[in-house]
Amino acid sequence: MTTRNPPRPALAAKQFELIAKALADPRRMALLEAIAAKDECPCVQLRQQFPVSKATISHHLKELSRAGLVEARREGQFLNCEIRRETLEAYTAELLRRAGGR
Amino acid sequence: MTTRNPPRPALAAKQFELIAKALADPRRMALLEAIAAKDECPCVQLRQQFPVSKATISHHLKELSRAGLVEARREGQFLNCEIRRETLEAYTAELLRRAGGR
DNA sequence: TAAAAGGTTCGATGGTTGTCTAACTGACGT
DNA sequence: ACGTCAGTTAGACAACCATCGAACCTTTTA
Repeated sequence: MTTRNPPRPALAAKQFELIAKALADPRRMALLEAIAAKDECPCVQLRQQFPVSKATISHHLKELSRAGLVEARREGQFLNCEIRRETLEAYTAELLRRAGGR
Repeated sequence: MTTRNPPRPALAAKQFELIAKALADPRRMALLEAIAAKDECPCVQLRQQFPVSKATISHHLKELSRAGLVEARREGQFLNCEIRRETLEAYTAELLRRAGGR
């Protein structure tokens, strides 16, 4: 009973905050959109689309990962990013629950 | 054709950004939750619930208003705040459309 | 009119953060 | 082993922002 098994696990307060902050920066949001547009997005391709340094890209990807919005897997020397839609959906659900609820 | 008439008007890019930033600050999010919990929330009551100065409350309410998340009406010397759920729903819809789509 | 109370505006300040360059690590091919 | 390319890390800098106290405006009440 301590751990129920809901279809969508509730968002911890801390993660809710991380997600909100991750989504707040326009560039990071644009990166997320680019990642969402593909099933597997190689990081090197992001660098071609966005006029920012690789350090900045790396930083943003780290924040998106911390928030659970993106999963990044190293494959050889490349980094493949994939969006985690479950997290996004959990966030919107929690947002509506907190402030939209009835 | 230039202006369609969807049941929920699309969020302008600028407003989308304003909303995301408004939601990113934990205190502001908490204020929004408190406002959402009532149909009409007198500002003076927020000052009792939150340990921040009235200047800060005023600032946050302005940001929430700018984002369209809250409507504030002066009534006499009081300020009544009401949440605008349509905006919140438009935001979550746009968020899912941009990054959760299919 | 004066005082009190609710909100706003103004500076100032300290902390956060997006961005860069540079140096580093790790993987691949020759 | 070497050079190259992908990404990370560290440090620095500038811009932004949450917060405050103080001064101000407005409404109500005495």
